[in-house]
Amino acid sequence: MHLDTIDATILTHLQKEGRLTNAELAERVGLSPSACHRRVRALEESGVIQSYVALLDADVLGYGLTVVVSVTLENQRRETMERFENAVSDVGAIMDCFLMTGADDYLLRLRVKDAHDYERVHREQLSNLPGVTRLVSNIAMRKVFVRTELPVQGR
Amino acid sequence: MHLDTIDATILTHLQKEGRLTNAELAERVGLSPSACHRRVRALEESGVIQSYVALLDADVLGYGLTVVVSVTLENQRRETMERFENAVSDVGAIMDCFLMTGADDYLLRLRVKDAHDYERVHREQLSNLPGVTRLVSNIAMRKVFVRTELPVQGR
DNA sequence: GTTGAAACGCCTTATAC
DNA sequence: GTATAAGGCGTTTCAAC
Repeated sequence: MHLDTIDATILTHLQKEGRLTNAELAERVGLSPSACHRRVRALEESGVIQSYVALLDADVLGYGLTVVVSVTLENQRRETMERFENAVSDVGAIMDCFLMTGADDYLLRLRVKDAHDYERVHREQLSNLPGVTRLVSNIAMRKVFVRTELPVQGR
Repeated sequence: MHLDTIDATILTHLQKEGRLTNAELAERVGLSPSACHRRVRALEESGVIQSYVALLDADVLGYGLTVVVSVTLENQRRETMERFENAVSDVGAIMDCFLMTGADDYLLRLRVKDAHDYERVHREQLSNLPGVTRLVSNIAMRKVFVRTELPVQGR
């Protein structure tokens, strides 16, 4: 993937303001609207720009609690892992899931309303996940920050 | 925060397609364009909709490796924590940072290019963070999934 | 307080240079 | 990369429920 400085500037702006008009974006990066539009479309088609989304405030919506869960499976057979991975994506509270190196098999990050809500999710959904031997929950006391932008550098 | 079913539907759509035109959105939720527009603006002003952003593909950009780092501070004095938190937000590779309950003090999630890049970030940035006694790095072998949408329910 | 309709101005998009 | 033209959209204001 070859990005020049102008591409990087475009991405930096769109990562902060995804609804920038092409005219405004063109002015900020010092390009004509049509030239800017062509670059943006190329970035979209190459997959660098995956999608445009609205970010909601989890705290305002009442999903103020983050829980990180370490998962140990009963074994590391491919079938066990596949069954687990298929089931895990159906739990809406899980924001992300990684297959880890080290002591634990998977690491989940969940968004829930409060401790009581987490107890419910744990009981109704997590404890039913197939192939799981052990779940270790770590509750976040406070979100220091969460970033969605990636650092982009062009040349 | 009172959301009815239509608000929830609007949010669900905008979380997937943040650049939907108001006309298109209105049609999908079964409202007139002006009514829909008013609701969206209210959701923006109440802070439920935080921002609109472009999501970039970390893998395409070469940031394919996720590392989760557990941090232990030398003590839990407020001053120590504040100095750490201020410094941690300057490290661009850190995607999020939580103050945790349990054995570890902070949990960081990083995006880097590869193991070599992580070694550099660790040496140049993480090991210089103030007040840190211990850093335990856990490398993700594979991203199973990452979600940005929150579950929204109206009534 | 909420909805539907119309007019204006601006943006997006495509074509040509 | 720039310039131009056509179609579409958001915005605003109005009246009606």
